[in-house]
Amino acid sequence: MEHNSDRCRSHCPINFVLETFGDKWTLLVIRDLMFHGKRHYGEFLASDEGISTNILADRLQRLERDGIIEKEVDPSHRSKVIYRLSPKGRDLLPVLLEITRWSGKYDSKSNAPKAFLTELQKDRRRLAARVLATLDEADDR
Amino acid sequence: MEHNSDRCRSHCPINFVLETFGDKWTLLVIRDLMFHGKRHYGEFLASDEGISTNILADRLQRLERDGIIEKEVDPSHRSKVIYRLSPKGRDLLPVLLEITRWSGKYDSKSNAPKAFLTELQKDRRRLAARVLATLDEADDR
DNA sequence: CTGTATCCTTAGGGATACTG
DNA sequence: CAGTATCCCTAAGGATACAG
Repeated sequence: MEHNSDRCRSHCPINFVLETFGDKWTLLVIRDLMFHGKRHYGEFLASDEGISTNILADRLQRLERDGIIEKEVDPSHRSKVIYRLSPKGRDLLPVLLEITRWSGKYDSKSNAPKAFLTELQKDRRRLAARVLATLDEADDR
Repeated sequence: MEHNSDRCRSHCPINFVLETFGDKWTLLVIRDLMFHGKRHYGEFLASDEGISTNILADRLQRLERDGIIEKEVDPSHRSKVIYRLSPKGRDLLPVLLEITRWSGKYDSKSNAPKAFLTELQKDRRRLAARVLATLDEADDR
């Protein structure tokens, strides 16, 4: 799986993520997968920011193409699809955590749970481990 | 200085950074300030990705408005302007470092210096301290 | 050298109807 | 429920000329 194989403006690592996440929606899908336990199309659609269905479909396709998420048909209910983060996608966790830390510090209206921010500052590794454990657990079901 | 005071889609911390950096250009300016020692309009303009002058002017304004960069007229050469990161802007360093780590891992064509990536993995704090020291040094001049 | 101003094009995205 | 398909529109952005 080749990510961004062609047509990128440069080979700078910062630019690399911009080619994938440089829009207003993609990262929200990752957030929902990572922190909110969402797995189904309709759940993403229901997020606060109100993504529209065509945009969501497009982002899910791109993310799958770039190897960041994986798709699977729900074994119990057919006609339900499950999305989950690939290892490459899970490896974005430190990025999202640093973003959360920065926002928590400078956004006066942030709704991030205090406990989360405190632990983030105190013991980032432990927090990261717990988030990843949650994902593993969900996968086992 | 109030960042994103109105009109944000939600108060989620991930969404907060998207309101500021959710486009293809803003983060490149930060990168240039943080890692490439750029300080002048013309230097940003000359970056590999080829930002156009109206977009650059717009991004510089927004970043200043959001308290992420600061502007100053060059004391030696008048009619030269110096941009620098504010503390709030410098505090984005951990975010950029995690982005660099992730990209370095998954972008086969990344041009990030090997030494940088190795140190990033080995001793992130030391690396961060060095980058910040460079910024301080530049400020003293 | 540091921007503004203008013009123009395109891609991103909202709304909504529809399909398996 | 999980998407496609369409229509339409606006904002983002390229090119370029010009001004202080």
